[in-house]
Amino acid sequence: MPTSLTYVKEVAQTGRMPKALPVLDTTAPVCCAPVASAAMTEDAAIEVALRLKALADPARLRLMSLLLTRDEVCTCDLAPVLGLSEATVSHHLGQLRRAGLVQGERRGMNVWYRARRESLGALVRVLDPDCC
Amino acid sequence: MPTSLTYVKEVAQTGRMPKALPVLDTTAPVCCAPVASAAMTEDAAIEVALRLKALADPARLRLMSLLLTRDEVCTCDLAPVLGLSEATVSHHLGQLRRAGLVQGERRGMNVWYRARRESLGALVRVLDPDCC
DNA sequence: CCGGTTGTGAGACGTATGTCGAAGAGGTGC
DNA sequence: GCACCTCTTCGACATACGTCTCACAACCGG
Repeated sequence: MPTSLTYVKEVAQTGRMPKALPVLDTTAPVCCAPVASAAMTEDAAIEVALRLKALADPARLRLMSLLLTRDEVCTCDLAPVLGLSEATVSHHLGQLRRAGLVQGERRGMNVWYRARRESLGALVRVLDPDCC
Repeated sequence: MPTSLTYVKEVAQTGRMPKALPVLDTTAPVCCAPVASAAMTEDAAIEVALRLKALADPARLRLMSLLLTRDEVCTCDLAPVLGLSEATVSHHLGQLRRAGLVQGERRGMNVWYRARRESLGALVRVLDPDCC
């Protein structure tokens, strides 16, 4: 995952965090040692933080919850439930999609989203203090 | 947890999220139904999101990881490891402390921090898609 | 009491985030 | 082709966040 390295380098050079979300592929389930197993490296931390940021918002948590309980949901149904504009919901779904936590598929005029349980599961396993 | 309700009300009235972190006690381990068990309510989502936000930062993940692996660490040792100023590390530890994920105890001139595994465990259980 | 050390708080600064309305892209059906 | 519907992208705006420096609080050793 080369982009991660350039990000780390940028941090080292400027001494600051640049943009919050470095542009790197986070669609695959996170894969690194559990947080409690050993001191985390900088880029492992970034890998996990990117996915956590995607989840750390009430609207997105509710979206994930809806998708997890309902198997497949059309975007148009979500905005009313959350009380947000369609644009905002689309924005949140995009965040979740880029984090690999959901996937959407266009069928006709609608886009159907479903949760990627394995991605959420991988994230949870990394964070579990009792795992490994 | 009364503050949570006022927050929800404010959201309902203004139609917007106010400050990202409503002032409410998050030091106790999160306690709500698993995200996959049923559609999450607004304030359950806020409860979880507050704790996730506290975790969703590379520096804080590394701090948690260090504390989880080393049982007890003095603040002064952390800044060099993370390559951040002491003030910044203190800021991050404060975030984690307010989220109930760590606890600090002053002994002499130093403050010793330790991870609260049960809080992280509770958070992980809520998020686990395979739980319940 | 006073200098020295460690940790937190306050203020400032640049950037990211969440939200919306409006415009565009993708698709249907006539 | 054209009107229409659904979803995403764009631009703008207010606010939150991460970082620093500097100042203060807590504590020790004389």
